[in-house]
Amino acid sequence: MGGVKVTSAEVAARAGVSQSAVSRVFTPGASASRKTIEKVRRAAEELGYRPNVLARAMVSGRSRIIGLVVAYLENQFYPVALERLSLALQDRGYRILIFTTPNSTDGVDAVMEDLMDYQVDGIVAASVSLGSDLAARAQAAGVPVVLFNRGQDLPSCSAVTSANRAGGRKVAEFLIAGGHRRIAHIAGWQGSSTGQDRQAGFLDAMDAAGLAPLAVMDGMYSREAAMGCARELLDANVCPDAIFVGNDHMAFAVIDALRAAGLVPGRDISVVGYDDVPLAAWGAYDLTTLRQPLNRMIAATVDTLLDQIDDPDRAPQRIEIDGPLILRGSARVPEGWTS
Amino acid sequence: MGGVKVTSAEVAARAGVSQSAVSRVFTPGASASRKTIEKVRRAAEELGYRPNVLARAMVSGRSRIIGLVVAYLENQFYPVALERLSLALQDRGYRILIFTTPNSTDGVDAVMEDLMDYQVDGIVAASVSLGSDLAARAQAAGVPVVLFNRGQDLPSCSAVTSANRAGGRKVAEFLIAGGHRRIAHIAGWQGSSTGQDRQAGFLDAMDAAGLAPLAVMDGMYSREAAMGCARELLDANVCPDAIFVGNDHMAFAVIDALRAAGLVPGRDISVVGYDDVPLAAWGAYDLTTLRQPLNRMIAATVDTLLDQIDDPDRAPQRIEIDGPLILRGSARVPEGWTS
DNA sequence: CTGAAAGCGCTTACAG
DNA sequence: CTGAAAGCGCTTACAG
Repeated sequence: MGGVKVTSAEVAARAGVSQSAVSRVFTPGASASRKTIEKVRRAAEELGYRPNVLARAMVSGRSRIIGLVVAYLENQFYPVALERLSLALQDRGYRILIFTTPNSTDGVDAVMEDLMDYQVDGIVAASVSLGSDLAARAQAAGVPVVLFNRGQDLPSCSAVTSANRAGGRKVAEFLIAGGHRRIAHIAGWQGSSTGQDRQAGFLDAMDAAGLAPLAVMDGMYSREAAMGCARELLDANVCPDAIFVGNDHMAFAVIDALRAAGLVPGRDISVVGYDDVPLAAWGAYDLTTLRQPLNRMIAATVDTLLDQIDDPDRAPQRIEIDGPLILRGSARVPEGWTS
Repeated sequence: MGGVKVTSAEVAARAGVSQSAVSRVFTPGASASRKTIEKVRRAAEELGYRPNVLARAMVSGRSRIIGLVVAYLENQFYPVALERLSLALQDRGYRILIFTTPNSTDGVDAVMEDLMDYQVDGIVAASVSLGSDLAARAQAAGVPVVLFNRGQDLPSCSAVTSANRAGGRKVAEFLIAGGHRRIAHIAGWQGSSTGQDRQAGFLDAMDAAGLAPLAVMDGMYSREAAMGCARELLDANVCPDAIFVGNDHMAFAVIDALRAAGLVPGRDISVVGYDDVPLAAWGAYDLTTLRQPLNRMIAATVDTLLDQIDDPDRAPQRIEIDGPLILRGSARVPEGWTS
C-alpha cells in the first residue's frame, strides 16, 4: 500500500552504474554508451522506474505544464477547443493544468496566481479577460500568456482570435443581400472583444448599406439572457425579419424561443450564429453560422505559446484568422449567393 | 524578461529571519510569532513572493494535483462534469491535470503512465476503461483511482456510477406502462459497464412484462453509430413505437433521424435517453430521460478520492446513486404516471 | 518560537 | 563515456 516510488538511485544500484548515468539514459539529449543504456533500461524495467517529472521540473526550470483558464464550458465551443488543445499539447510533450472560473476579472486573476504557483511554463486564457496587473506579473515571472478567442489589448500577451469584425460584417452583408430589412442583433457580451468586434462589424455593414438595425441588445453570451432578448424582440411592435446572434450558444436559445412562439427559423425569421460548433450542424438546429476555424486557431495558439517558451525574447503576437460563413437552413440564402 | 522568480531565501534575507521561518509562515500548520509573521508577510509582499508548489510537492510527497482522464468531450455530460469536478477540487485545494484520450484501453493506459510521472495524488478516470495491470501499478505506487461513470470491476479502484441497471429497468417500465409494445433499444457501448447495465435493466423489465424487445443494437456512444441504428430501425418492416437510447448524446441523433424521416418524437415514436444533460431540456429536443445525479456523483467522487489520499489504507468504494426519470415531450406519458 | 542542516529526486557542469 | 558533487526551492525533524 505504501507509495513504492522507485528512484534513479535504486535503478543505479541495480544496474551497477552511477545515478548520473541513469539520469542520462532518461534525458533525451545526453550521451551514454550502448552498454550502459542497456543495463539501465533493463534495471529500470525490472523495478518499474519512471523519472519523477516534478523533480526534473525543479532543476531544469521547466515543468512542461501549461495552465489553462477557461469559463463557459457549457458552450460547446470550449470543450471542443479544450480537447484539441490538449491533444496538440500532448503531442509536443506538454500537459494541461486546468482552472475553471466564473468569468469575472477578479475570479480570473485569483486563479491565475494559483496557476503561477504551479510553475507553469505558459498560460492559455480561453474566453476570459485578464487584469492588466496580472498580465504584468506573468510577464515579470517570464511566463508567456496567450489569450484564446479574446483579443484584449494587453501588450505583454499574445492573442489568437478569428477575424471577428470582418465576420460580423460578412453576416450583415449576407442578411442584407437576402432581402432582410428589419435586422436585429443579439450581441455577444459587450465586455469582451469578440462581442464588441462582431457588433462593430455588423454595424459597419448596416451603415454602408444605409440601414439602421432594428435593435441591438447584449446577450451576455448567456442562454437565459439571449432568450430574454429574443422574447422581447418578438413582443415588440415591429418584428425582426432576421436576427444575428453573437454566438451559436445563444442562437440555439433564440431558435428555441422562436419556435416556442410558433415561428419557423429560416422561413419566418432568419437566424445566423457565430462559431459553428458541432451542434449547429445537427438537425434540430441546422444553424447558419460564421465558422471560427478552430483547428487553425488551436495550432496558432500552440505555436505562439511554445515559441515564446523556447525563446523568451520573442514578441507577443496577435493573430486573426478568417472564417467562412456556413450556410444551413436557419436563414434565407440570397439568390445566386456564393461563398 | 528573464523569469524573476523570488525564493524563500530572498524573502528571509529581506525580512531578517531564517529561510525556515519564511517556510513556516507559509505552511498552514506551523507556528511562528506574530512579529515574525508580520515581517515575513511584508517582505514577501514587497518582493511578490509565492511558494513554489513543485518544490513543496517534492519534499512533502504531495503534489495537490489530481489527474483526470477523460474521453467523449463532445458528449455534454463530460464538460459539465469536468467543470463541477474542477470547482469541487479547487475548493479542497487540488488542481486538475487533464489528459484527453481516444477511448481504447491502450490509449488510456499510455496516458495513465504519463499521468503518474507527474506524481499526481490521485486519479479520476471518467468514461474510460483501465487495463488491470495499470490499475495494479497505480495501486503499487500508492495512487488511488476512482472510476467516474464507469463501474469496471477492478478491486483496487473505487467506482462512482448511477444505478444503471435500475435506471434501465425504470425506463422500460415507463415505456411499457405507456402502452408501447414494439420497443427497441439502441444501447450504450457494450464494452462499458454503463452500456451493459442499462441494457440488462431494460431486458429485466421487458422480460418481467413478458415482452421481447423489437431490437437491441449497440450505438457505441457515438452519434454516427446511433444515427445509423435509428435509420435501420425505421427502414425495417416493423417500425418501433418506442426507442430507449443508451445516453442523451445518442438520443439527440436518434431524434434528428426520426425528424428527417418526417416523424414526430413523442407522438409517432417515443424516445427516452439517459443522463439528462442540459441540452435535453432545450426546446429543440425536449427529451425525456433518466437523470444521472451529477452533483451527487461528483461529490461522491471527490470525497472518496480525498479520503483515500488522506488514508491510504482505506478500502476502495463502489458507489451507486439513484436517479429519477425526467418527463418531457419526447415520450408519451402513461395515464396517471407519477415520479 | 527559531535557525542550521538534511534531504525530496532529479540535471548538469566539472574532472577524469 | 562516466562518476562525484552541487544545487533546484522547499519542508521538517533536531537542538537550542
